[in-house]
Amino acid sequence: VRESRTPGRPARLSRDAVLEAAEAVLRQGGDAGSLTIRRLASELGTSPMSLYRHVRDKDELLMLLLERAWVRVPKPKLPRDPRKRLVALWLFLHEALLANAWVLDVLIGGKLMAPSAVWVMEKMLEASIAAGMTPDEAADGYRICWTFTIGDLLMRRARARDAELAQQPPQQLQVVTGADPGATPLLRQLAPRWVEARRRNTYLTDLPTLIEGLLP
Amino acid sequence: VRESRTPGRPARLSRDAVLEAAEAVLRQGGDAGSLTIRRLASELGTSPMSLYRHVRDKDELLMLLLERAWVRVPKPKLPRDPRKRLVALWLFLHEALLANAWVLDVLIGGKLMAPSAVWVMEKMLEASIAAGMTPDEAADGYRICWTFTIGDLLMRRARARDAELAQQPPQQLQVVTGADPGATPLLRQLAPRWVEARRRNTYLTDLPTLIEGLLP
DNA sequence: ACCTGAACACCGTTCAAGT
DNA sequence: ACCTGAACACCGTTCAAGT
Repeated sequence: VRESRTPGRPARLSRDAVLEAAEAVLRQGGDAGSLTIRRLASELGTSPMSLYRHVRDKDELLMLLLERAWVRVPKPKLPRDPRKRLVALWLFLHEALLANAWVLDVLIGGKLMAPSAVWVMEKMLEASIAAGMTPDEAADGYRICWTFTIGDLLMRRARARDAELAQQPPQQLQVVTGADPGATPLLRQLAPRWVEARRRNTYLTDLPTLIEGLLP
Repeated sequence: VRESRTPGRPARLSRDAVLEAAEAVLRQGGDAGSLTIRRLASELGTSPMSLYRHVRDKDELLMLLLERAWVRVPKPKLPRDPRKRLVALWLFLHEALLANAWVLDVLIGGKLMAPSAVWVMEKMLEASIAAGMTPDEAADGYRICWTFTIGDLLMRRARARDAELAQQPPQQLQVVTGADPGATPLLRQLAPRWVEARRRNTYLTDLPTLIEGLLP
């Protein structure tokens, strides 16, 4: 898929044009499922196959989009205190991923990260060590937080879907509150807290709790 | 989708037969993507549409399968010490989910849990409180661990796919090791640990670390 | 060199008809 | 009552052909 520019026919499409159109689709569509090769082609007024001249396949398209989305995210101002800095970095990353919800689908599909995301990793490791962790602890801590963050995004979307297509109380809560009360007193006692947690961005409190526990 | 049994034609199919065939497909297929209505029908020697008499749609099919899979998992022997018990419960749950890899797809799709999974929740909350947490802390801790567990399963599968279709060093590592060494010294320093972590079941060490940090 | 149409091998699901 | 075939509205992608 080389971009050769030699006589023949003037190129109507370009890789950039394809990517921009894809971004437009994603902006209105929401999740990555709404971006299909065929939809994109029709948006561009061409045949599906013309896209394959500018992009190897759908996987590559998504990877390129991930990269572009990430580059556009403005880097945040960071606090001096290393503990606060570490928390701030994770909240920043979480918010960036949340703003581009479709990214989760790319991550799920096996593309684990964008090349330009390395600086956040580096800064997180640096802050962890400055806060008193050994390098190995920092590496483990990073993995734990990243895993937690991905999990949070996943649960969040699952909940959003659940709420979307069902007016009735969501399935998860039905299970919790519908359980045999004698057998599960704690579940029953904590049901209100579960309900409340669904309305809140729990990441904002959970991530600090998590990090507090990991730091010495 | 009521199972009425009145004269007419003898039923060749039953809900149970459908579910059993689906389980057979999943046992050999791996992830939930391999279970399609059409595939299942051909395995049963019928038309795709005949399944819809026994199951509302594919979502309901997956939910029923999730329930059945969970019921079959044998309950583990649990240690007396509450801290150890809490860890054991999570390792148990993680392993059960790992053994039925396709379950992740159901969870991703928005079905957040099976009704019969409540007893594990209850036991976890109980162990958390016995280990010194307040009920509210126990609820938050449960959420954090569950989110982490889901994230772990997701990352695990993403890595498996990455390794499967590419002999070359996986994309994630390429990114980490290929980064500008001057800009990211810590990343570079910790690269070996990343490589090593990919070969290990990191959940076995990460989850205890996580819980240790959450407990008072 | 660049674009296209037809086709392949799939999906889940609806609808009207067959036995 | 139970099952089916044809059809609808989709996918990503290959292949041979058109300009």
